[in-house]
Amino acid sequence: MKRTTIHDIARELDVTFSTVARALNDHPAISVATKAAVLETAKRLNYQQNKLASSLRSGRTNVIGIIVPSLDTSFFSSVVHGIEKVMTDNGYSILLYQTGESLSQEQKGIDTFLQSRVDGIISSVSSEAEGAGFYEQICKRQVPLLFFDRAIGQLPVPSVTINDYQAGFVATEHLLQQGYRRIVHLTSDQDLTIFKERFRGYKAAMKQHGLPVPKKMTLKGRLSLEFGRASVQQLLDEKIPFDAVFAAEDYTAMGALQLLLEKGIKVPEQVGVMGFANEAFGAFVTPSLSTVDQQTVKMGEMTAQLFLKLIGEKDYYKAAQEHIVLDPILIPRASSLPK
Amino acid sequence: MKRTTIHDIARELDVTFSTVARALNDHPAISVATKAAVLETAKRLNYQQNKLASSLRSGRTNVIGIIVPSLDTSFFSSVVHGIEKVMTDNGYSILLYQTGESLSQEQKGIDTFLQSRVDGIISSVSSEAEGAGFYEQICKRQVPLLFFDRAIGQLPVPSVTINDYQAGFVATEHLLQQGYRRIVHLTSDQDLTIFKERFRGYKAAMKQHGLPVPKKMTLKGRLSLEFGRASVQQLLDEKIPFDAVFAAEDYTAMGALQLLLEKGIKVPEQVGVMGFANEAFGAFVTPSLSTVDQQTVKMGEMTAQLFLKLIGEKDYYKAAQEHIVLDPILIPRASSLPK
DNA sequence: ATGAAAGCGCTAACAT
DNA sequence: ATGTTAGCGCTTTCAT
Repeated sequence: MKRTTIHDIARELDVTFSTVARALNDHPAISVATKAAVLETAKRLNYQQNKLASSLRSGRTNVIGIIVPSLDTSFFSSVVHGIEKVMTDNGYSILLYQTGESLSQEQKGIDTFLQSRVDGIISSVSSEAEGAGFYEQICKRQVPLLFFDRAIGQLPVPSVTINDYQAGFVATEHLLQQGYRRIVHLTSDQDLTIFKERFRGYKAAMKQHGLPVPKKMTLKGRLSLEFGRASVQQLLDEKIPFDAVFAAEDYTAMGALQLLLEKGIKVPEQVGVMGFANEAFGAFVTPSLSTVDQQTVKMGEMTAQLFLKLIGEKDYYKAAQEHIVLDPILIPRASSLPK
Repeated sequence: MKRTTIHDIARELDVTFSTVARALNDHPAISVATKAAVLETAKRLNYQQNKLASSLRSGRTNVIGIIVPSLDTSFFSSVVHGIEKVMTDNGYSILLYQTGESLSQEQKGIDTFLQSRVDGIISSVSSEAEGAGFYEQICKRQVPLLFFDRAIGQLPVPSVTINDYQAGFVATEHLLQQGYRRIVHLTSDQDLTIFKERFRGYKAAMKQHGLPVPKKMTLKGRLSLEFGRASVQQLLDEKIPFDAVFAAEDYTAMGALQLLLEKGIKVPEQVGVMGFANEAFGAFVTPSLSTVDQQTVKMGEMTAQLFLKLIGEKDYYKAAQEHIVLDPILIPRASSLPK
């Protein structure tokens, strides 16, 4: 079953295919009658434009590629949700690629996107240090690129992120306000700016209150429920005194919370707990988990909007570098409110 | 900056572009020396194949389209995660489209996919009744189609689903085993088979124990925390006696659980609670929430694998209709274990 | 082992 | 207002 083309429609109506093409593209110089006839025939023959042909010829695909570490994470799936909604409303299609935090996958995804001639790439990188090389390729080819959440700083690429420094700061400041003093920080062993910034915010808040941050008060690992549990266990084993835990991610905070309760330590009375990311479960657990909201859907929407705005300019890479930084929102809940 | 094409490579090496094309496609009749030279030059000139051109000519895009109601749901994002992983490993790219449960969006997504000449469409439909029309179009065009989770029964299309009837049955049976008798069911007002099947399973289990299912024991609404709370409130207001709540979705169960606890009703001692979907929070709340796991990632992987298998056959729609039905996994937790 | 040529289905510049 | 023409960058058949 051959597919209907503009030639088939042209034959039916005894006009040339270029008239049909113009009619379908609502060209001003085509008579109303012809347009109507073409539209009717197109519908009757179930015509569907071949975007491959039109993109090949025109040089525009109206497709953008999105690269994320994994969709199996509420953060990324939520941001992608936001991006997709806005981009679709503006006539774009979305090619999706997951890297699983693997550099070789990231390279493959970029190659695929480039070969598919996407009109742009929106990415949250796996590793800022090592990924710079192939993202530079994208810039060299003048393909519009935009980072969200995780950006490569040394590249002249616009980005939408949240202020992780401020997030770390306000989270810690909140704990300090509540009277906690010996605050432990649980963070990632991944070399990513987002975690370093949260850590920096934590240290700044501590310093501002004249409090020390001994090495033993910061534990690094693969963020997870297990890591949270293991960390608290370790602190207890080593008899390191602490009265609050600020984890760079909610599951880790949850693990810490679980172990504290299991050991009979009262939260928030004896130890306060603070997470990060505002996962759904935080509001439901007992005590409810204080956290920091990252405005995921909004981040996606802003990302798409910035992209659309920049792609509208004559030269994407000549336009002023824009870096949107969203404010984190502190969500104080029972786990850090002893009063 | 014009992009490198096979003509550029050909010119460099003083061969024709068809030799280059063959070399890049690893054609057997090309000498090893030529292949090596072509590959070297391609790399040196940063050649990236133009998939638009090759797809236009060959009739294959190696792209599949995925349609889901929304990515902002752990269920769908998790399934898409599974599909993407397998399809990418097999050389496919993924076009993603969210419908927001809107039929007009669904139609638009399908049109876009058809125009993009995807090699297949994998979909979880918004509305089984009303969507049949445009999905039939896909079949007529002989474009491979596969449903997951939500399928349109009257169409000759393969599918991967879970056994929702059995899921409803085992969930209810479990509650009955625990001694609960007056079991309320909270379900969706959406006209979807998945919910009707869970409901049917619930009724079958009740019947098997010789228990009645009065109309007042089944409440329908937009599944959500609020609906769960409102439902329990309503039951209490109307003084309808019940000793367990089985909700067709976890957030709804969570709402029910919250209100019960707020009213001083002991869970699981006085009332048992059972959810559906195994959302992350269920394991963390107090009491932990019993639920049914839908094997989301596995569903995605199976979906992709079935698709790959079927697309390998000569005639997709002539192949035996295959319907994979996954078993739900009962996850009993504290909210339904009174002993 | 390589070359020549046709054409996939469009867009767009240049006629008329 | 419509027709003519020339590609976009490949794949693929038929030659040599």
